[in-house]
Amino acid sequence: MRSDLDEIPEHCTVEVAMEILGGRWKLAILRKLLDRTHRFGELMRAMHGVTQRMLTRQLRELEADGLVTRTVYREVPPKVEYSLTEAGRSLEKIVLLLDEWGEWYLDRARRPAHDQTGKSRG
Amino acid sequence: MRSDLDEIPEHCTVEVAMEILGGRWKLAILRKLLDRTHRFGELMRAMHGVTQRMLTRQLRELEADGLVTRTVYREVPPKVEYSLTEAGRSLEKIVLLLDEWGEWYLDRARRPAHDQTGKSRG
DNA sequence: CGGTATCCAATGCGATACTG
DNA sequence: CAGTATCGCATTGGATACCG
Repeated sequence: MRSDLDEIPEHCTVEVAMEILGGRWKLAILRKLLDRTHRFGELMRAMHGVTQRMLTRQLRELEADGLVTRTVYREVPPKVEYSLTEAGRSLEKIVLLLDEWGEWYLDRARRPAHDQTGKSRG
Repeated sequence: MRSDLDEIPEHCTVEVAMEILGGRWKLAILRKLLDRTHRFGELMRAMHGVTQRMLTRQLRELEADGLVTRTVYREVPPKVEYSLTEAGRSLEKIVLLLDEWGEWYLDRARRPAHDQTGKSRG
């Protein structure tokens, strides 16, 4: 799925971004990690609704795509920390804008739709 | 799919954005429409690889989400134009940033990986 | 604590054929 | 030209159980 990035033509590089960020929990993970490094369990609790399997898979994909670093501490009990790579951090602006937009959209969708032709946000 | 936006908790509004923008062709469509209004066939040719069915579906979803306007001209041969609503245009910055990021990422992934924090993908 | 393995449901998405 | 209908495969994601 992510192995044929080289074949994606120049005129749709947004798709490249979506290939990588399109997973259900990926943006939420990145947003969490923007604040600070998190342990697996912290992310688990923070995302509410994600399963272990899915969180693991999404984290592994982000790691494979070079956006997230996985650090294993061989102690008892085990401890694994996730943080952003430089590439991951390069998404900060986008992630925050998306978050902001989602909030705006939600708020807008909840209104009575009397003023929805005119947007009122910077 | 998009009907339960109200139940998405506050702490992950990025997910709201992804619910709406997550489709395979949606960002590419929005990027095209940022430039100007396009006819169905124009989009079809511009996206290279999309099927009529998928393009139709993605456009209808964008329309349902209030990001795209569909204008039908009852003439022969038929003509349908798609353009952005204000809500759609409010995504301009994000779409352009994503496009830019995808380009940067692609270029980075193609380099010899001498300076990459994350792993290279061949 | 932080995973894997296995099974299963939903749906995203593509191919093809047909239509006003 | 701009769709719709039908089919079917591949991927995504969830539930549950077990493991180092």
